[in-house]
Amino acid sequence: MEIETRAEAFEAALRRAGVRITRQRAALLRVLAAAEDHPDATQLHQRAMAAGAGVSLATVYRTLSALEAQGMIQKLEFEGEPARFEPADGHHHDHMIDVETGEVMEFVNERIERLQAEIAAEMGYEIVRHRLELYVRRRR
Amino acid sequence: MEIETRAEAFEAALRRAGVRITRQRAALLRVLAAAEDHPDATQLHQRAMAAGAGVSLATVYRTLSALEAQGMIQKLEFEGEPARFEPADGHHHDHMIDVETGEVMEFVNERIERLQAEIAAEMGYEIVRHRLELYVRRRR
DNA sequence: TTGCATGCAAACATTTTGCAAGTAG
DNA sequence: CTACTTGCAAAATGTTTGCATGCAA
Repeated sequence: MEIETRAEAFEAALRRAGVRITRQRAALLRVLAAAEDHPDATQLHQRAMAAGAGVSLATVYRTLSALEAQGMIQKLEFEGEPARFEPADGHHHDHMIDVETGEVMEFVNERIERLQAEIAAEMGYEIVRHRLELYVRRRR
Repeated sequence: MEIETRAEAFEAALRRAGVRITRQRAALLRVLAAAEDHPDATQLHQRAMAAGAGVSLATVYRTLSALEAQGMIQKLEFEGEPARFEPADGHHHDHMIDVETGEVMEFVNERIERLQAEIAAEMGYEIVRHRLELYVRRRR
């Protein structure tokens, strides 16, 4: 049993799901797996191209949809920008966006999660998914 | 001192801000003030037209931008739909969306607000604005 | 070999904008 | 009067799709 890169894990998961691994998809998986930030479709396309993989933007979008459907990546839709994507690392988290620098940070808060569930429950609902974004500014 | 309708309050506020009250804007203010739901630009346009006011969709968008800039309305961007708008009633609230019916409900939770501020503060930030949406399903 | 995947360009949906004509103040 | 608004149509943006061709399994 060897160390598996995140890109390889992605591939294996896709194969298991019966999705074909094409040259383009493999390239995108590598780019996605390497992403430390939260790139949008155009950036992913550029990175794949820069890495020498010929991929069309249409395929980038189609691949992102497929990966999202498999639950392997998460689509983020922040205010006033194209959708961004991040590899789903399993544990849920929310986002904080520095409105001055555009930097995106992640955070988890169990109490907020619980409160949300309580609020929904009080009104007779259960949460399917939720979205919490804090648009912030560094304190002087 | 008389009872002032919400549309009239809107007009007065706009006038104070030095914004001209055109026939089109007055019509949109009335439509917005009367909205119990959370209509999008097209719906507002249709309602204004139905009310006999000739307004172009471009003007609807321009007016909505102006009203948002004045802080008189709030733009809501839920997942997978055009932006919706609601009159700003002064007190902040978040939204719960029934994924089955599309119904939008409002809620306020002081503890969640406080927790958000704490999280930001812990990381050295202060909150500029935030967005919290619960996508929910009715419990059987 | 065969059906899923791709590239391209065109279509799409929403929103924004340039410009000439209209109008509120 | 005159600067701000409008309507229209065109453009911009981000994303999706139809179709002929390509390729993974």
